[in-house]
Amino acid sequence: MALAAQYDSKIVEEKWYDYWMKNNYFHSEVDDREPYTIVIPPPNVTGVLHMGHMLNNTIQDVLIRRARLRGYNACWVPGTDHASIATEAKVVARLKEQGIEKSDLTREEFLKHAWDWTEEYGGVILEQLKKLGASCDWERTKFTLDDDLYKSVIKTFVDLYNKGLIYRGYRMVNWDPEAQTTLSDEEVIHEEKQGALYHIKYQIEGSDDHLVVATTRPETIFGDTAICINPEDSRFTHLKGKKAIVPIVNRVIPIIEDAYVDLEFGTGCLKVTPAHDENDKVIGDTHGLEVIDIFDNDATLNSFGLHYEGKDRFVVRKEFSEELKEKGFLIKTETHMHKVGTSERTKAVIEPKLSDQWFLKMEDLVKPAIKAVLGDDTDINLHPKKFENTYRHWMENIRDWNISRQLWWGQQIPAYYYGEGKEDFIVAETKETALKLAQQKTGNQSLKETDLKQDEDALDTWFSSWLWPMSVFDGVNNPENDEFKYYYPTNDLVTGPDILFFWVARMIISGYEYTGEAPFKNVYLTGLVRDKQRRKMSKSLGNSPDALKLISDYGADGVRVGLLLSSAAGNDLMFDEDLCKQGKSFVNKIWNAFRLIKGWEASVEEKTQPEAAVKAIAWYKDKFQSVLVSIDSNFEKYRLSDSLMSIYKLVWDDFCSWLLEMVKPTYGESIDRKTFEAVIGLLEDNLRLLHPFIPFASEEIWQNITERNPSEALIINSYPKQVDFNGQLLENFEIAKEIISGIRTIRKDKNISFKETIDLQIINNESVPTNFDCIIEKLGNIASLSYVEESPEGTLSFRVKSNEYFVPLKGAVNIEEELQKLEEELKYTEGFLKSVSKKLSNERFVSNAPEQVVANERKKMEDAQAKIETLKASILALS
RNA sequence: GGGCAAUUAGCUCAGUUGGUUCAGAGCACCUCGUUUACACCGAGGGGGUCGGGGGUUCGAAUCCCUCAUUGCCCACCA
Repeated sequence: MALAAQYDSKIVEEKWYDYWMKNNYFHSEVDDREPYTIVIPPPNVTGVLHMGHMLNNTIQDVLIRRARLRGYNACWVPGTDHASIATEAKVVARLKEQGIEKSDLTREEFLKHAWDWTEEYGGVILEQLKKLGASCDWERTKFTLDDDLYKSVIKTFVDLYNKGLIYRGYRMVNWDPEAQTTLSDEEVIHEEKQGALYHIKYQIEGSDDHLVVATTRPETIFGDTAICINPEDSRFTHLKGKKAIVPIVNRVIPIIEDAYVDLEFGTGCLKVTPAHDENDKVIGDTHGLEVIDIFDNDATLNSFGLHYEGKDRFVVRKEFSEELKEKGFLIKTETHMHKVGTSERTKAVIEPKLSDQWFLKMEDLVKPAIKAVLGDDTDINLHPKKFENTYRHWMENIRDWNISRQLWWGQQIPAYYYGEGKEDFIVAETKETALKLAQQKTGNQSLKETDLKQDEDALDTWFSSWLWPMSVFDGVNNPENDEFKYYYPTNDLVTGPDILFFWVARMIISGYEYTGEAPFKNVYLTGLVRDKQRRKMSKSLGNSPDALKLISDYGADGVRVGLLLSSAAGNDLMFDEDLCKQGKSFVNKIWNAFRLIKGWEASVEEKTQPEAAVKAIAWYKDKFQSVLVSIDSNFEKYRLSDSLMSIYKLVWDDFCSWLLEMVKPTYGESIDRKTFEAVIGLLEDNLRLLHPFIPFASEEIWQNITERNPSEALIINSYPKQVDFNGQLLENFEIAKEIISGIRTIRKDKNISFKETIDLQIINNESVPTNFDCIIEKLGNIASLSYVEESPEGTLSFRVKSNEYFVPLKGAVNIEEELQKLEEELKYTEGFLKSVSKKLSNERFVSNAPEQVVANERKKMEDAQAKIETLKASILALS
C-alpha cells in the first residue's frame, strides 16, 4: 500500500492511543525498577482544557515518556480537583436558572446536585488530555473528594488541631459577598482602581465647629465609632478629649489619639470603622471601641444603614454621598487611585469582615519548607531559579491560613458543637469519637449523637490539594503502604507560577510535616500562555484558541511541538498558531523522510555499499551522538524547548537534508542492503529521541518500519545511550559542507542546473583529509575531482580557509567579475589580519591574556596570512 | 510603597566562569528552483554599533554604577 504524501494525524492518533491503552503501557505497578513519578496538578473537575493545561501537560508527558524510555518505572497520576468555590458557584448558578435557591435546599440536597453536576461534566477535561496524548496511569485517577482523600483531609485536620496548630478565632477575614464565603489572603487579588476620596464634615459635639475626614468609603460612616487623630498633630490639639457627631446618623463618637494616623495623608483626621477595616479594628481594640457591623452577608446594608437598609454597598456609596452633599456635609471629592482587594474567583470586591473562622498556624510549619528550597544543597529545585526569591519572601512573611469556607462543596470541618459556648466543641474524625470525647469533656454521659452539631463550614480546596502527592498513594491514611513508600517522594512537579503559594509551597509544608521529606525534587514552573500581543489568554477577550480544534487542525504532535518550541521554563509563552503549523510541518517532514526510505525497500538486491554511504553513515552516527549530549544536558536543566530545537535541527537538517541526500541511490536504481539497514537503524534512533515530543507520529512510523509485537512498541522501547564519538570527523565534515555550499553558490550564480555535471580542482594548502571527497562529488554532481598545485585558467573559484577550489567553466567566466570578487575578499581578510596583529602587538594583551587565548589569536593571524597569499596568487594568475 | 526579573536581527528567544567556533538559532523576509520523500519542499541570501549613558579591564552582550522602559510578586495607609 502506498503511503500518503501528507501525514494524517486524525486516524493515527486515535489508533495508537487505543493501542497504548489496550496494552496497558501507561499503567505502573511497584517493581524493582527505579520509579519516576509525577502527580498531575489536578484541574478543576468541571473545567475544560485551555492552553495553560495543554502546555503544562505536554511538558509532563514529555518528561514521563522520556523517563519510561530510559527504563524508569514511570507513573503519572491523573485526577481532578473539586474546586470548592468555583464549582459551588457554578452549581448555584445552574440551580438559579432552574428557579432553585441554594438557601431553599438542605446541605444533602445541595450536595446531590453538586455530585450530579460533577458526574455530568467531571472528567471531560481528562478525556481531552487523552487527545493530547497524555500517558497518564488512568487506573490511578483520583478526585479530591474521593472517600480516601476526604478521609486524609479530615485526619490531617484533626491531627493539626490536636497539635495546637489549628485554632478557631474571631478575626478580620476577607469576605467575598458574592460567593458569601471567606477567602484566604492568597485568594485576594489587589487591583489598582480609580476611586474617590470624599472629604466629609463631622460636627464637634457642643460647638459649631467641625472637623473633616477623608474617606474612600463613605457608606461605612454608618459603622463609625470614633475619629482618630495623631497625638503629635498640632493642628488638632483643640479636638483632644472632644466628641464628634456622625453626620445623618447623629451618633456621638469619641475623638481619640493614635500614632497610626499619618499626618500627611488626607485631612489628618481618620474615621474609625472597626467592623470593616483591619487597621480600624486594631485601633478599635486598643481603644476599646464599639464594633458596628453594618453589612449583611451579601454586602447590602443592614438596619444600621437606616433608610439605606437592603441596598448594596456601592449603591449606597453613590446615594449616600449625594445626600451628604445636599445636606452640606460633603465638602469635596478628589479622584484617588488605590488598590482594592477582589476575589480571585468571583472578582467581587472583598469586604473585610469580623467572624469566627478556622485558622492554621503557619509560623513553625514553614520552617523546614524554607530550608528545603533555599540555599545550596537543597531537597527541592525550582526551575527557573528566580522563583526562589518570591518563594522566600512569601514564606518568611507568611500569615495564618484561614482554612474555613462558608461552602458546602468540600470536606466538612470535623468540629462538633455540643453547646453554645465558644469552647463547646470537639474536633474528631468521626461523630462517634466526638461523642465519646464530648462525654468525657463535659462529664455528661447522657449526651447523645443528636446533641452534637457538626460545623457547617467546609475546608478550603487547597487544604485538600496540599496533600495531593501523598493522598493519591493513600500515604496520609496509611503511610506504611508499599505504593506510597515506592512512589513518594515524586520526582518532578510541573505547574504555573500563579499557584506557587496556593499549592506548591503548601505541598512542601505538608510533605515535611507528614513524611519529613520533600514531596518532589524538581518544580518546573511554566509561563503563562499569552497571545501574540502579549495579552493573557482569557474567555472574555476571546483570544484563547479552542484546544481541541487546534489538535484537530494540527494534530496533537503538531500542537505539542508548537507549544514547546518557544517556552522556556518560567517565561511566558507568546502563543501563535503558526507555531503549531511549524510543528505540523515538522511531523510531515519526518513522515516523508520515512516514506523515502520505505520506498527504497522494494528494490533491495545484492549490491556493494557505495563509499559515500559508508562515510555518510559514519558521520551521522557521530553527529547524532554529539547532539544527544546537548539534548540530554538540556533536559537535565529542564530546558525542554532547547532539547526539542536540537532534535528538530538534527532530524530536519542533518538527517533529511544531508544524510538522506548522501545515501540516496541514483534515480531508478536500488539501494544496497547494508546502507538500507543502517539508515533504518538511524531512523529508529531518531524516533526514540522524538517519541516524548511527538508520540503519535513516532509510534506510527516505528510500527510501519516493520511488523512489531506489543512488547516492541516504541513507547516502551529504549532511549539512545551516549557513546564516545569522533569530533574530528565532524569537523572535517563541516569543511566538506562548506565546499558543497561553495559549489552550489557557483551553480546558482551562473545558472548551472544541478543536472549538469561540473569539474572541481583543488589546491589543498590546508592538507584537508580527502575522505569526504566522494560526498562532495555526489552532492556537488562533480564529474571529476582532482588536486592541482597551481591556479588553473578559465575557472570560477572559491576558498575555504586557505584552500582553493576551482570550477572550470570556459564560457561563463568573467575575468573582471572574478578579479573584483577576489579583491573584495582580499581587502576583508587584510582588514581582519590588521586587527588581529594589532591585538597581538599589544604587549599587555600578550602578557595578561591566558596562553590559550593568545595562541588562538596567533592561529587566526596565520590563517589570515595564508589566505592572503592564496588570494594574491589568484589575482596574479588572473590579471 | 517594598522586592525580583527582563531589555540582543521584523518576531520569539539562546548566549554557561569576561577571550577559540561571539554577535547566534528558529520563524518571518528576499532570490532562484515544479531534481523522481516532502511546496507542510530544496538551494542560496540580506538583516542587530546586544535599551541609553558612564566606569573597571589588554579585552565587555557578559562585571560595576546610573537612567529609561516593561513585566511579575508582595504590602493594612484612610
